[in-house]
Parts: sequence; C-alpha cells; structure tokens
Amino acid sequence: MNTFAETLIAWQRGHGRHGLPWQVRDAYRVWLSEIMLQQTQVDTVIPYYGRFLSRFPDLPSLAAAPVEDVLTLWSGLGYYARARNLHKCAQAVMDRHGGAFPADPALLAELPGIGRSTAAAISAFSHGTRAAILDGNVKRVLTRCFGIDGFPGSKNVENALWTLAESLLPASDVDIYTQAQMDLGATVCTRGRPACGRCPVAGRCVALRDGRVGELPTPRPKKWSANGTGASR
DNA sequence: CACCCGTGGCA
DNA sequence: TTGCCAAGGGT
Repeated sequence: MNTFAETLIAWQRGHGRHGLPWQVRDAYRVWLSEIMLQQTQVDTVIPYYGRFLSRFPDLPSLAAAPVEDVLTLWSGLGYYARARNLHKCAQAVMDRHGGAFPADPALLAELPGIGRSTAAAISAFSHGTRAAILDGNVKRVLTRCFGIDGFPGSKNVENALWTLAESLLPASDVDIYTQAQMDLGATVCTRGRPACGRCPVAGRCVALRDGRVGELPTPRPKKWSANGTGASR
C-alpha cells in the first residue's frame, strides 16, 4: 500500500494544476504568489500577479519602490497589511540576505508577512526543502481523511494538524507533494460538494467511510455578542 | 490565546 | 439577504 504522500504525488502528475504562472523555481515569484494567495483564491490573484510582476520584475526593484506604488498595484486585493509587509520583506531580504531569499524555512519565517506555512511553501517550491505546510486546503484534506474533530483554527487542533502534516512528509518530491495537497483541496476535496468519486485517497478517508464529509472540518464556533445581562459563555 | 483584516463567490 | 469561507499572519 502506498503512503498518503506517494498517492498524492502520483495523482498530482496526472490530475494536478500545472500551468499556474508562479509555478517556477524562483523564490521571488514564488514568494510574491504565496503572499497574494493568502486567504485569496487563484482566479482573483492571477491578474494582480501579472501586473505586479510587470512593474516589479525582481526583488531590488520592489525594495527600491515607494510603498505607495506597491499599495496602488495591490488596490482591490484586500488585506492591505500584506502589501506593506511585502514591501518591508523585500527590503529586509536586501539588508539581511544580500538580495536573495534564504532557503531555510526558519529564516524565511523571520521575515515580515511570512509565517510557518508560507515559509515552508516558499522553501519547498523554490528549493525542494522538506517542510510541511498547513493552509486551508491541507486542513480540510487532513481533517476529513484522518477524521479529526474540532475547529482547525483552535490552537490544540492546529498543533495536532501540524504534527500530522510533518509526519506525512515524503522523503523526496516535496514540491510536488505540497502542490498536490493544495490542488486536491482546491479541486476535489472542496468545502461544498467535494468530488469524492475522483479523490485518490477516498479509499482511506475516515470522513467518507463514516459519512461525515459534510461535518468536517468542524466549523468555527459562533461568537456570542455581549448583551448586558451578565450572561456569558 | 482569540480576534482582526478586504474582497469576491457561493448557497 | 445573510452567513460563511478562501494558498494566513500580526497583534
């Protein structure tokens, strides 16, 4: 029996997405795409990515630009702190790393706007580094396939998912594996109406076996508004 | 630790 | 119409 990772890698070669403009071994372009794709879908990012790259073809040009120019090109994408951090990050890479992104995920994660997951993605895509990502797609795939209950945004569940994600890493082809998880989550293991009939790991999916695909991942708990009566939860 | 941040798509 | 969520990170 193939491992989870081997199955996804085999699936990715034939059924994953391959023509996306940031699928290149270039840390600058990978980084730019990863920041734009944070909480933002592929179809929304594509036109912004092209315009941005035309105006800022490399790291030095971005680092040297006024932040206002960066924000102008970002206008409409939302989450504008990402654009400010993007600009700060470009300058930090110039200052700390001589204009080249480091390969080490731990160093990447020290840069503005780059957290643990984005650092792993940049390193895996740019250098094939063996590091686990944990984004919305991976959380959805893992909670379903392994039957993990609890809101994935809560600290304890997220910690468990990180541990699981690390344990599933393949020995090689981490870049393909990383893309496979994202593609599976985006095109098959979707939030609504997942296409379990086309899923390469349907045979070992706990949620599918137990008829719980619609229940996982566990939704965010509702917030209780203050009501002045002293009632609380 | 939970919460906030922008916009667009979907039921 | 309203709610919920999407390639998360900073606070």
